[in-house]
Amino acid sequence: MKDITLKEIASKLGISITTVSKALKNYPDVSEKTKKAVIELAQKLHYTPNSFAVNLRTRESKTIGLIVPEVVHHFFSNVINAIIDEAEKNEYLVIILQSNETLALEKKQVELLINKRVDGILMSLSNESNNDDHIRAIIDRKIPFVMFDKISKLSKCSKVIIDDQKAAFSAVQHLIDNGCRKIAHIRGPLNPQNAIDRFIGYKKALEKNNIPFDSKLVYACESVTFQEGIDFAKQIVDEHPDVDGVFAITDLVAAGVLTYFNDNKVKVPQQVAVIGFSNWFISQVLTPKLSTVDQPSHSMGIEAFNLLLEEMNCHKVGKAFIPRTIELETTLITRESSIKI
Amino acid sequence: MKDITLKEIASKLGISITTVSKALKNYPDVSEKTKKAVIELAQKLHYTPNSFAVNLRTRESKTIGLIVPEVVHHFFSNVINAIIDEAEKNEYLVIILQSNETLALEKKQVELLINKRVDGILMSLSNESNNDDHIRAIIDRKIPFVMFDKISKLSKCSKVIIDDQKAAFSAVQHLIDNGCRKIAHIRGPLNPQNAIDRFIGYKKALEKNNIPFDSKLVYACESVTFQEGIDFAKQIVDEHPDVDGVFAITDLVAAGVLTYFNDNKVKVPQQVAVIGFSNWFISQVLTPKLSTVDQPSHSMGIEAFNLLLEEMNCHKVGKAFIPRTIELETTLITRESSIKI
DNA sequence: TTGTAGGCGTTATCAG
DNA sequence: CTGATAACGCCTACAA
Repeated sequence: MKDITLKEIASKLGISITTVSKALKNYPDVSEKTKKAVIELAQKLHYTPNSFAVNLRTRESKTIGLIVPEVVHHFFSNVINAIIDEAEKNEYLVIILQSNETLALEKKQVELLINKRVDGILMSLSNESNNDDHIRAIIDRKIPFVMFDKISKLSKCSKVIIDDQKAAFSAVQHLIDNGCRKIAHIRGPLNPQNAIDRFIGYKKALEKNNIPFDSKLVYACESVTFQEGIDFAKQIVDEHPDVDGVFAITDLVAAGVLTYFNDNKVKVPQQVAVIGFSNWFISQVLTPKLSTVDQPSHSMGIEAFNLLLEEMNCHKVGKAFIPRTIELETTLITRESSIKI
Repeated sequence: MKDITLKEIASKLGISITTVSKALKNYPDVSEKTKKAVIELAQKLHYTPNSFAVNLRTRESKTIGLIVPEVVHHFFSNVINAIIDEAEKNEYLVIILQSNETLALEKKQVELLINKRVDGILMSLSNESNNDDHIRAIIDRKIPFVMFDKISKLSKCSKVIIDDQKAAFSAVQHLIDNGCRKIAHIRGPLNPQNAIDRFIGYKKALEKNNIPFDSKLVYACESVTFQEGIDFAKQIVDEHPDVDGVFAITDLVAAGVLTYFNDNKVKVPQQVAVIGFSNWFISQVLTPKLSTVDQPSHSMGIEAFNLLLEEMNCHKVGKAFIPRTIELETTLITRESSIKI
């Protein structure tokens, strides 16, 4: 079953390609009769315009690219979910790629998307990335572009973020309010902005409460995994048996911490209170249920897509677009793992 | 910064478009000198072929479509992960869509992908779908097509599956081996093949062990959610306090069951043993750790893509392709939630 | 060794 | 109201 083209419809009806095209696009200057005949035949033959040809002429593909560090990740899969649905509502399709947290892959993927000539790009940076040349390449080429969650402050593009400092501050303040005085922080890698900001939030909360900062109580993940949570929990217990609170960069790591504590009879929250970040699904099924900070993944996806859409629409008509940054609210969620009293 | 075309390079060098094209494709019949000049200028200008034009000529887009019921789902996100990576290795990009378990959306999305003229389609059916006309449309149009996990037996296409009956049988047999005699089953919806097969596996295991089947012990999920696990656990306890084992269609539901049991002092596994299905990440962090059946999501994605690739390659050269079904092995994983002895 | 011509399928312009 | 023509950018058979 070969593809139907305008040409075929035209020849079957003995009219010109032009007229067929106009009839299908409901141009006013086609007789009702012709229009009807064309539409009927087109339906009968299941005609659909060849998108390759349409792309070539219109110079747009109604497709966007999305690069995330990982797909198997509660937060990102929720963002993806929102983006796909929002894009579909607006008649865009989404090509998804994952950088696996490496700069090399991310660069390659940006190139793939640029060469593919997607209409726009959404992206959350890998742990190794900053305002590197692949990012600047997107911006220089004026390809509509929005970063979300893991962003680089220096890039001149739209962004959708949360206030990581404030959110981390509230998490640590909560531990302090529950009597913690010696709080360890399992932070993310040194490069990503959000790991830096959460760390700063942690420090600020200590400072505000006159608790001396001790760099020995800060442990840095390399890959932010469950296993690292387990390993650092052990280190914390071994090196600082008097730690009474742990703030982990994300719930997955906190889950590792809880697992180690449970398996080794460290009482949570009585002996050590634990709080995570992001409000992953697992946080509510852990024992004890994990306190955390809710990060609005779904609205982040929606906002990011809509910012991109706005920019794509400007781009199409050659209008200038001024990048914006949208900051979304987070919510402290207190559960069993941190309530000592 | 507008796009560079062959035409521009040609005019800057004062030669023909054809020669530029040939030079870039390293044709033998271009002088070394010209070739060098062309390649240098192309690099300097960051020339990349316009993929819209290439698509139109070659009639392929190096893009495939992937439809899953849900993206926020441990099993599917693992499959997606594998497919994206495998596709990228083979220079294909992946457009992802989610049916949200509805037939209507799935139909629309199939249409979108067909109109987009993707080179192939990978799909896991929604709970409402069978060998419906949208599926037949794909096959009739000879679009390379592979179904995985949630398939329809009647469709004439390649498939990648597990033996759900056998896997479910082994899970229930395991419960029986651990002393369970009154085993409830929280099954999936009535339509999907895998829910049916797991149910059959459950029945067969009972039969094999001379345990009478009681339809009142079977509860059917509508949407296969965590909350349904909680709700059915309550029902089970209320209606059949002597149930001593529960086999849930998937770990997410089993997590709900454990949560309800934990919150209501039902001892697992002593009073009721619980086993799930799929080996989600959560299964290892639940308390007690959840027994389950490992379903090879990653290799399922890889196999599915490679089957599709094979079919796409045949399709390209007009060679016939005979659909195949690949069945992957599952593994029983026993953890705390089911070991009574 | 280089270039001309035609076509992939669609759409916009302009003339009839 | 209809249609011829050109163009989007690339590729390839064929001619020079």
